[in-house]
Amino acid sequence: MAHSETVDRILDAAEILFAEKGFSETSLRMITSKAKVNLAAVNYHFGSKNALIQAVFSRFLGPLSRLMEQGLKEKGWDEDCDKAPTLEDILRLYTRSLLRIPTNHDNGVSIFMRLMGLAYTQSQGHLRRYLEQEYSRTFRLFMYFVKQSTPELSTEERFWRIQFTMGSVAFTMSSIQPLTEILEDSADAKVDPEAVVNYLVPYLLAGLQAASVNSKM
Amino acid sequence: MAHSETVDRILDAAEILFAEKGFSETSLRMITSKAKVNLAAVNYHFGSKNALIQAVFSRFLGPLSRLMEQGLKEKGWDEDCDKAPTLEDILRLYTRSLLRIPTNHDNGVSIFMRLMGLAYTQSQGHLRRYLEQEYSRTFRLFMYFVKQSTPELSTEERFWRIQFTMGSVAFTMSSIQPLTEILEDSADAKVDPEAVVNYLVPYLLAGLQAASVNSKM
DNA sequence: TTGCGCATCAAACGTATGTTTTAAACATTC
DNA sequence: GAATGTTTAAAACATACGTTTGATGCGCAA
Repeated sequence: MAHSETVDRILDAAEILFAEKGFSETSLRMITSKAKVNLAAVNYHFGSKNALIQAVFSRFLGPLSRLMEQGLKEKGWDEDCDKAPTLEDILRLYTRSLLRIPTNHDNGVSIFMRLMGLAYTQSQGHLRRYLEQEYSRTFRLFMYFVKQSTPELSTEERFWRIQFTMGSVAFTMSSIQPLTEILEDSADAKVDPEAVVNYLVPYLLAGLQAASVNSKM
Repeated sequence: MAHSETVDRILDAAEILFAEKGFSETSLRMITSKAKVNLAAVNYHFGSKNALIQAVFSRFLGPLSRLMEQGLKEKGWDEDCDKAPTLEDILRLYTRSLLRIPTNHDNGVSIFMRLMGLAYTQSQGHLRRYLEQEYSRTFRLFMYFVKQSTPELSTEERFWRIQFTMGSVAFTMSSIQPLTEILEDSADAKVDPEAVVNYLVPYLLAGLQAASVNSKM
């Protein structure tokens, strides 16, 4: 599948519709008619609908994982560096990378975040498997740093706190559009993901650093 | 739609399949064959698939909102009580109510939580509308108490923090089953929602009570 | 110009969906 | 025992889906 005008148009239309409606609720006919290409083009270029879903994610996640690893390298942070990053350092680095994903249109970032939320919640087995095997390295690095900076937590409690954290991010971002509309009480609300992230980081930080349940007694 | 054996069998099968696969991914034929009833029974008793989905939620949410409001009454907490509850009081009360929903089978609570997660993420417009109009009272009460106990937050920051909080809960609960399996690294892991909630409350509490972004400077 | 490979197109394929219909059995109540 | 409301059964409905096909057009190298 080489780079072509049609391929991009399909991906553009697909990512918007998937983010709006979900994967099962978006038909190939919706996608191709929005993209103004022939119905058969999807199966011709991608092979199947599932492969298209994966391609939509790859277009985001390739640059994103590169951004994250490059950020780590610039700071000189890795498994055995002399000056380990704080938890806030890590959260800032990862969220900032999120905000800098290159996209085609204005709402690109919130679309991507909504997609990630859907990927986790919607039980698309093939997607989950694909993401895990393709981007496990980046994720493991994050886990490693969290572990370094929260040594007082038990493995189990840390595990759950990381889940809570991912939950906040995934869920919030997946509904950032309707939520912003509720807040501003107007339909044409301009979403500013950066502002939300500024609220998000202190919240997550406090949660991750809260006194351990076990150490209480 | 009166109470009947068939109705319950349909609801039982539906809630399990919906939680497993999602709404769109579950067909009426899957449900009726699992419930061992005739295909036409769903449309006879409920009218439509969407109405069935709503009925599945009602069976949980009716008792739940009653549990919550009853808990508030027992403590004497309402809009103008003399001794206002702390944030921890509120979180404990609501999470404890969650854990006490009456269900038919062992995994009832985690099934319900998974369903709530799906309801929020999967963009089933009709469901969202139904839930908002049906259970807005209970939700507004929660919002009110959070506001009372976090007076230092701006309306906007409090709004987002509540979203983060709901995100942690919804997301974690919606994937509590696979997550527990990952943690225990065994397929027959016994899920204990109560333990997870014990980890969850301090995390949420710390996040909600974190120093405000604006007060920093 | 001829031939080849790729892209596009309309059309059809087979399957699955939610819903409706008809009929016959069953239970319960007055 | 007639009447009413439930349940089953089997079939068909119309529609939508993902996918495949075969013809057509296009650009480019031989």
